[in-house]
Amino acid sequence: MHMALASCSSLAAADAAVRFFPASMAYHRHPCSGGGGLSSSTFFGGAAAAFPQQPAFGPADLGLAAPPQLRDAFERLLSDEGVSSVAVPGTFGTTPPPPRPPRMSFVEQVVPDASAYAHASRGATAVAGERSTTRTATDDRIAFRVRSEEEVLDDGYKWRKYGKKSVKNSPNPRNYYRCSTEGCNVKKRVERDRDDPSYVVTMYEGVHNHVSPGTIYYATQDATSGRFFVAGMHFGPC
DNA sequence: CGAGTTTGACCCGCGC
DNA sequence: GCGCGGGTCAAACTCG
Repeated sequence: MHMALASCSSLAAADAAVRFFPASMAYHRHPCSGGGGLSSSTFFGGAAAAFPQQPAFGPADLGLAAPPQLRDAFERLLSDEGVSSVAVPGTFGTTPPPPRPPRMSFVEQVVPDASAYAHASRGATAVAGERSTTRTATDDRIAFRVRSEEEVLDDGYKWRKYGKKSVKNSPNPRNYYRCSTEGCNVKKRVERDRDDPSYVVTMYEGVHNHVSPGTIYYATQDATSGRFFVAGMHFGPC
């Protein structure tokens, strides 16, 4: 049983594997926008903690139930050997992926608890930014640091900037983005690291209620558990 | 002309 | 209660 969840044409499975993450968890640039870079293994734990509500497709599913080909793609992507021209045999066909720009970044820290984010931040408002919700400070929130020349990392989702603010004790402004998909309330805050401007500190808040606009996910249901897991993905043109 | 960005003003929570 | 600081709003602006 396969379900196509969104439409787009094919691309590298490696890209697919990376861009699989829901709330923008992949940190190499899509070929259409240039750049590259990836995460560490702790990344998965952080992602799982940050997206507990992911119903059928999530990092946990990928790590535990994804087919070997997909896991292999992740292994390659996560290794320090870089990600250029990753060819993943099997499920995803034989078309070689397009040349990938130089590896750009890696995640140094994944912080499910946003309170660890933004060392300059002070007080609950600074961290949570909650005015009208009753969520706890750690719900659906994840922060991490990525070395990147680009401030905004392409994660497959479409973001709309709604604010920019200079932060106390930091020479770098903080930018505020909202997922531009209608009905999706996911937000992210992006700022350069105060101590090392070559790093970008990103904090995601919320869970996307839709899949990445440029991705097809093929889901397979496990007969025993009834859970869905990712069996394959494709990407379309930008 | 529509979509996205910029930016100053405003709102709200927290600490003193 | 007041001031500070972060987060959001919304009008003006830019760009394709």
